[in-house]
Amino acid sequence: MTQPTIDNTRDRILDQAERLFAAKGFEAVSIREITGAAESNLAAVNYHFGNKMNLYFEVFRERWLERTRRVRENFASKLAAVPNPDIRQIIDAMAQAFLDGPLSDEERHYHVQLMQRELSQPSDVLRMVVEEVMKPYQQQLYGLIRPNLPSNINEERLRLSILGILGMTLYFTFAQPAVAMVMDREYNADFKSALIEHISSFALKGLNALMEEK
Amino acid sequence: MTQPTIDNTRDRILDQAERLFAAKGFEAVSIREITGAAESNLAAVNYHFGNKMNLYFEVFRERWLERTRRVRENFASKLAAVPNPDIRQIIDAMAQAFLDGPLSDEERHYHVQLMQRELSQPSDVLRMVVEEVMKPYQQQLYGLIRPNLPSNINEERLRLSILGILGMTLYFTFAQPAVAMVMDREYNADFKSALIEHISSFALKGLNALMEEK
DNA sequence: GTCTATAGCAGGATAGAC
DNA sequence: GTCTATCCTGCTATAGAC
Repeated sequence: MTQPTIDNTRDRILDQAERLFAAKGFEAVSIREITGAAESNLAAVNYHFGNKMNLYFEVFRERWLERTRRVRENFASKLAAVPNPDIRQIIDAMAQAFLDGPLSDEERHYHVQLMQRELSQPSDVLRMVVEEVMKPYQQQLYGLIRPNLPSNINEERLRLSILGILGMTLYFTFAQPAVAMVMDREYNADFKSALIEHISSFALKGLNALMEEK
Repeated sequence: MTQPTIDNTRDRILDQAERLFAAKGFEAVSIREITGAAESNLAAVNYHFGNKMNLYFEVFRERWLERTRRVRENFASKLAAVPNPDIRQIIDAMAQAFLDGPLSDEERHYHVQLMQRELSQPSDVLRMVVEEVMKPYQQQLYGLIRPNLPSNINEERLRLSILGILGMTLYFTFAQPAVAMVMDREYNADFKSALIEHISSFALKGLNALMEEK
């Protein structure tokens, strides 16, 4: 009894499309290149996804979003182990979930490259990214950190701080080649843990600053 | 007596090429689009720059680099007014030179978009950006900040801090559309000064952290 | 669901008149 | 230095056989 075979072609196309879109951007990648890398036929993209733009969209819907879910679950489970997490524990959990969590280095790289490309250009995909990921995540972090700070802090400054920390983390990931050149260091496991350590202690101090100002 | 006319066509092409490359990326822009916007002939790009790739390169050489020079001069002149600048003064001067210095909002936007596109992809242009701008600038900041810190700090952490501050600043600029959406605020002059204030105080605290850890 | 073949078009680049 | 005309390649997308 033959099971209906899982649609491998579609998956392979999504895999390769993600990799190539991340590396080169939407316009710089051709359907030929994707189907070539996926070892499928040229017409397969149009058969499975309708057109190139929709393939791009599906990369975000089916791969990118799913990945953020895994990161956030990892973050949640790290926090679940601590009853009333303080700021350091929250930041640590966040930095670790992202930089040393469920994603492979390769996945993280694709993930951030894709995000970075979208962030700078408003489109329907960006709207989805902002509404379904950035806003809820920022909201969650805000809710976690807020109780650890005095009641009279500047709320907007806290929200900016959260965004800035995410931005710095993003930057260190997408600008990897440049960072490695400037630091004159290989971007290996050692360097990565130095980064996590750095981001989390830098961010902690930055957040603490909110306590001192009025 | 007719002066040899300044080569306006070439300049107009550079202007438009920068604007379009920044907005859409290299591959997404056609020569036709550039020459159309520059109100010149289709063949002008090839006449003046040889080919499309070289036009892109010249945008960096003739426009982008020149702009970083202006920002750094602004930074230097701000610092020249202070004999022995402390960390806060250095960071303030840096944030202001970049976010509120010689560049118009439009110029800054192009500038950062172009840089961001390059940072994530190693190419000859990236090498130029790193060698001629990022390394020297990081070096200069290091030299300025270092004397304000105790002798036993972690040098690499200081260098990472400098990079991270630049990264955060970059992020707030290139991710402008997303940041505005998440913060639910218009990206106007008010917001920009809140950003400068934020980045500079956040960074100051982060740097001070270096003093406390061994 | 996979393939070939091809329509139809947009792109970079160049030749050559002016 | 500017223009028109054109070459040629490579692209997306689809029709239709299998």
